[in-house]
Amino acid sequence: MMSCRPLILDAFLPYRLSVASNVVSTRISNSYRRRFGLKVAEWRVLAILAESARLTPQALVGATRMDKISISRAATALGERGLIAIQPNRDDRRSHFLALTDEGRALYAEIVPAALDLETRLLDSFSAEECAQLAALLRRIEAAAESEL
Amino acid sequence: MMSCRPLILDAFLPYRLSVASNVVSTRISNSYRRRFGLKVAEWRVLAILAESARLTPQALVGATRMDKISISRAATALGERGLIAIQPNRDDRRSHFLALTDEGRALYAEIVPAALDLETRLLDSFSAEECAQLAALLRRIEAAAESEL
DNA sequence: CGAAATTAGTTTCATTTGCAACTAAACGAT
DNA sequence: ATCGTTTAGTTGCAAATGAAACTAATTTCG
Repeated sequence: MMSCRPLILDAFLPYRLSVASNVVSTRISNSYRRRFGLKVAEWRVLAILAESARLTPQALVGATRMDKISISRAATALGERGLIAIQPNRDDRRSHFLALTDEGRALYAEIVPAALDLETRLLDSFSAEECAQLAALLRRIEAAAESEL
Repeated sequence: MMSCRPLILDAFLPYRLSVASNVVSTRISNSYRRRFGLKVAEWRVLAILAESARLTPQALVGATRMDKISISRAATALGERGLIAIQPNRDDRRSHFLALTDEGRALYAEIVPAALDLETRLLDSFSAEECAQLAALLRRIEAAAESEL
């Protein structure tokens, strides 16, 4: 026993993935918070709502991979800042729709260039092909981690 | 304005990275906790100590990219379970050495196959080349995120 | 129909995390 | 040596997170 393959933490994929993600998301979250007063969860909800006219919290859960508690809290925060508005849902009164206000749309428009710029700087040294590769590999890892028991 | 490039959250690299990392690390952390009663931070400290006879908390910070508070707490938890022992550091009495006990070593030996197995299952559909590519791309992202302001 | 089970969303509470203050030892300059 | 500064590590407190309980509306099915 124990003379299987050695485990080098530094070369262990889950570790590498976690470290890379932490470094990136710390940087991003500082930037969003400092410049726009948003947490990452709030930014995500904003971004998804900007893509789709209006959505229920439930639909946001599906679109963002965040849990419903985080969605609820992010929506509350965005609502208090007047960035999103709540519309009643006549088909199911347990629920409601969330949609960007003009203000929310304006803030979003302000953030997009900054976000894209940040992504560009992160991927500075990457060719278009490498970017595509990375995205594809990440999606596969994600799928694998989700599917296996 | 605003007609720069559209931003699709789903294709935004920081988002993809974060989602992939969260899915993987949730799975792993459940598995470690359930099977061995360890949190990820504790597992990392255990793994690094298994690679290097003994280390100061300071050295662990360098080796794991965790901050000193997390190291301190992980070490306390491992110490209470008798998995690591504290040795005085005569050269600098503010500090001390941490080293695995026999028990710690035994637990580590038990975890390694499980960890490697998990990594293997995660990378099941990846060729050796793709694995290497992914690791390399992650390291580059990490470096880029660290270096830029 | 109407009681039981399900689903949407929020709230409460316990745990986890992260920053800032703290203690103690070492360094460095006079 | 002695005083100010820096460094190692821990702790205390406040904010963030997550699980489970809760409310309210909806569906299911006897």
